[in-house]
Amino acid sequence: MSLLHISTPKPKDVTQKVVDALALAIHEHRLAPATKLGEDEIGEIYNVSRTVVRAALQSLAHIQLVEIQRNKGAFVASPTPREAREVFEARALLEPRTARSAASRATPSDIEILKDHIAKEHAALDAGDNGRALNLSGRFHIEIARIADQDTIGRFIETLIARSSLVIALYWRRESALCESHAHHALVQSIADGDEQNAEELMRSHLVDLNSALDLRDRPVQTHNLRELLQTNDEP
Amino acid sequence: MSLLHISTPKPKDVTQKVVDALALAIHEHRLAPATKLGEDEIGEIYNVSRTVVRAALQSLAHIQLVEIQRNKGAFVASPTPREAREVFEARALLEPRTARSAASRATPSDIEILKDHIAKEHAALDAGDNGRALNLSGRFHIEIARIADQDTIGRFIETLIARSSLVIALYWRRESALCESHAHHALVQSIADGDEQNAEELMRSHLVDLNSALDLRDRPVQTHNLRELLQTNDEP
DNA sequence: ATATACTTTATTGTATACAATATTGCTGCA
DNA sequence: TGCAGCAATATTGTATACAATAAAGTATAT
Repeated sequence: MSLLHISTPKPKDVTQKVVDALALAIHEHRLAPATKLGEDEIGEIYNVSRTVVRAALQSLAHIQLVEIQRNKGAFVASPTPREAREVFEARALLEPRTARSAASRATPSDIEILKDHIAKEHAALDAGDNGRALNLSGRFHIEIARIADQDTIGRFIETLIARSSLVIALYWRRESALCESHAHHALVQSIADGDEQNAEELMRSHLVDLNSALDLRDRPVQTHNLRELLQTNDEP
Repeated sequence: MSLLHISTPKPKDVTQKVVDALALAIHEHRLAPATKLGEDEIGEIYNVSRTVVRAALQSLAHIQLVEIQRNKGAFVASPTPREAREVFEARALLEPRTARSAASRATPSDIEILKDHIAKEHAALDAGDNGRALNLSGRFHIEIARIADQDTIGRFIETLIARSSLVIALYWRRESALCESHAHHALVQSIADGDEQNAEELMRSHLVDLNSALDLRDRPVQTHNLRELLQTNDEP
């Protein structure tokens, strides 16, 4: 038996591919909140059966990127203002600590990766590809969690950042256009310096900034939700 | 059309029933870590098709109560000492804040519910039903998150408590037999008093106590994992 | 003309059938 | 006896078929 197999040609996990594709589309705001995700439709797009589409949708539902209504189907999630607030509250609770931990553990190669992220984010912004920039910005935060080497909390942060993308799609305030590459740069610097206190504080204020760029006042609900909202929603 | 239908006889969600049944069995330590969960087997037990069993298992995999290995099947999760430590670190990060919030919001009926939980827990302990007692103890914590009215963080806590059950199954130190109803009682008191500071502090120390009752030294891995551990696990 | 009941269509929920992979047992040979 | 390779079996991954439910459309009666 050869122990020296260099690469596996096909580790194919079809479901995961569909999950990734859909998640990316949502993150990049190509799929708007409340968009219906029909099983047959998606199956045709990716040439897979409904079985795997359903598995993918359930996966996305678990991280609350989509909402599944029984006998109705799956829709891109549409966080309420309350949910939006909760998402950022949770981030404010988890991420500063994570940034601190990252500052205490980051290796030079980690710093490279972070700087690389920022560079790509800049490039995307310059190219006018806001969707990609937003996605990269989120992945920057996930990368910090990875560096912090806390898998459990890292997973939570991943889901929060995923949902943040939806929150931004719904509640981002036009006026506050300027993005966050500035804050990210300073954050990387403090992590590179191993300045735990500063990293934690910068992350905290960064999240406050992000939060204050949202307008969480109520807004009209999406079309297909109207029906549910207009009839009493008691579940006996 | 009658608007006065009193009750829906069958809102049946079969998958969720299987999820709940399996989760309960794991929580109550009837299913030990690393137990193989064959799809046909479970399907026969609950008289459902593999389709719904698979959905249920994937659901449980998402909250890391089971681990799914491709082409191998699903197994009750078996947290490593590292994962165990992370679970309690995350709880220490989230739950004190949640207890504080609960103290600021709890209504008299909330307090009743908490006291009820403690009573049931006591009863289960007296009856020698440790599994049920453990489950109730976990639900006590979940109840506090519910009172805190933070759904997002509450979900995180739910998954952490679920995994805690596995951690306890694997790493609980026999010597430290005395359980936690004492701590829970004091906690309820501070929440009832609206003493936020005290609630937060009691929760913190309660979690420290729990953590110190674990023995997180390495232990031999379960049989069916041996194969994976003895061969290099690189995934190209 | 509108509303209501019924019919038709589309979509999801579940079960089953088939394909791919892993595991197990056997046979033969050293 | 012990190991290698092949055959048989079992289990999971995926696709399809059927059932149940919801949505949409149509006709009829008031």
